[in-house]
Amino acid sequence: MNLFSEIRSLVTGAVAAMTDAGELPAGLDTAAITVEPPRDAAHGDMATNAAMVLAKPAGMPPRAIADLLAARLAADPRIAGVEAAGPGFLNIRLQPGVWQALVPAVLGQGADYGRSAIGAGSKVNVEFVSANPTGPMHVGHVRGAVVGDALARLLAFAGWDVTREYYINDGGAQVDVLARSAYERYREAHGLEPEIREGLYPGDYLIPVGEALKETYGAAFLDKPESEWLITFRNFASHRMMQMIREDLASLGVTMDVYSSEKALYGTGKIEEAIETLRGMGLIYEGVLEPPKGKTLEDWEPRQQTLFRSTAHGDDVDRPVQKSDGGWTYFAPDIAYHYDKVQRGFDQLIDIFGADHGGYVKRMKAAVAALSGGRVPLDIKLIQLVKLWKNGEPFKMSKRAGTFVTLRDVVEQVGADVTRFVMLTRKNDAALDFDFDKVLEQSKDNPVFYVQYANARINSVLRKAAEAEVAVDDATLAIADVALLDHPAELELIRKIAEWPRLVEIAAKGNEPHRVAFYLYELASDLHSLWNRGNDEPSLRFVQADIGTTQAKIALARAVGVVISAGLGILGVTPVEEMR
RNA sequence: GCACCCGUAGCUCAGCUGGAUAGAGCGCUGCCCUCCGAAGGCAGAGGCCAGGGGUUCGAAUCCCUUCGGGUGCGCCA
Repeated sequence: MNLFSEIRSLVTGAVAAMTDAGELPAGLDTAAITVEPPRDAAHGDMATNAAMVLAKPAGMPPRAIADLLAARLAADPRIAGVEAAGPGFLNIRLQPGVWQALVPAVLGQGADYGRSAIGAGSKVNVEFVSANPTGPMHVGHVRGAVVGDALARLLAFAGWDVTREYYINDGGAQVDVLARSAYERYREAHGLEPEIREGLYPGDYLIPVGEALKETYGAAFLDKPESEWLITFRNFASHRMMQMIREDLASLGVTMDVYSSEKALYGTGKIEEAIETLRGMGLIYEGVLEPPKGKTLEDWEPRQQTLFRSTAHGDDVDRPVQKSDGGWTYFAPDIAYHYDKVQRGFDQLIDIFGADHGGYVKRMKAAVAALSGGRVPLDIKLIQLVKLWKNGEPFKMSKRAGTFVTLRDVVEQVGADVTRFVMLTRKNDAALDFDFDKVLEQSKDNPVFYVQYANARINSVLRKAAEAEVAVDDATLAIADVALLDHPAELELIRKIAEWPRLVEIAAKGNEPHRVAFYLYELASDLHSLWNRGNDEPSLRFVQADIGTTQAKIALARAVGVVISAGLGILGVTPVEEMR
């Protein structure tokens, strides 16, 4: 039920009929034809660029095509009027009944209204968070977690087969640091003085890990050389950290489908296989990199390394995959991991990275392009910083000062719903201000509140009607006489509802969940506007003396509520029934 | 030095992948509560879309370039 795509079909159908009738040459490409809501309401309900798009390939002036097309469109019973305007736009007005019929259609589809099939069941993997398993999640991770999860929900709603995945960076040196840090806490649990040297993780969250180690291994590793306990402690501690991270994510409402381990790639031949595959393509070679110009690197010396020819796929320089000691660089397991995702049959990969990893994008895309033979697109979303504010002042985080804000802190202070919504009020590549006070403010400039308030008002009016003994269940509302919804303000609200399926498709195609949040704000605004017009024009109030009229108006309100719930669902936010 | 992201109203930001006279919130000015929730709504002022070229029927959007801000740049992930 997407009115815009329905009318677009009408337009392309009319173009085909014109071709058959010899009014247009055969073989025209209609892909670029759009049907959109016009920016200016004076331009009707919908506008199409068909005549302008076809003018050049058809070798005809746009206005000539527009006039012919207008005549054909006007014959459709859904169309109230068509006129050519501007450089060749066709402005289309629909019969009010077409708009009104949308209300029962929305109520009939309920939560499925707006669901799309454009994903066509295509398999997409969304990798996000992927924080090192060395400590609790902090605010820096929250935005990536929310954006990734909302994107996954959005894509699923638009017809993709979505897998949410977390890549555990448990293969590098930082998990050894974790193990040594945990060892000190283990000693502490035995009553010894811990030596938290520079470079170890000082956080209190390792104290219970130390105690758990004592419980499990007793005193067996006290005063033993590192070589005897490192692997054991590393596994134990990183496992515990991942448990904590899963709980953190769960408190935000985020659940992963797959956790992949970097460590698990070692020793299985996976890395070797990926590199050999690239070598078979002639993309691996031994060479020496030039030092970066304009940047002074002390102790730079030319070094023979094993390099990936990423420049063959758009990168700026080739990248090393092996260290001079023969070990893999961090890039090598990442290549293997993405190769694994390709081999698991995904049609599309999405990575959510912090903006500080921007320099990594080209090489990763190059690797995926090479290993998938160009078949699997990789989209990398960079998440910009979140700036924290408190009491109108920037809130600076410091590990040492103990003002380190964890995901838990945020969720406990403002709640998961508010956190999630606010994190989606900017596009991913723009920095975002998060003010602990403002996000809880109950006012119009707080979009979370504003949208929830709209939903609460809808529920309020439903309760009101029910108290007046008016049946307002969806089945009854769906057969209300919607022809009574003939006021321009009501039709305008319906038009906004009609945009929802279109918005879902646009947002999903661009991997841009923030669009949903902005749309919801606009929809809420339109509802508030209509609501308040009831102050001056009593005939616009939702509850009327006449039951039939009341049901028609409440059907409209309810349809808005359906869309708000669906939209909030994509954001992972629970709609509220009532403001307190 | 190179690469990527960003530059839109006084401030914070949208702008439907190239469409018509560029939008919203805050702030400012003026209105609206015997009225379903005023925790709101309506109206007004405010713009060289950083600057300059180009592509075409048409550019905030695509390309080139300059300026300004951020991020990153070989054995750390």
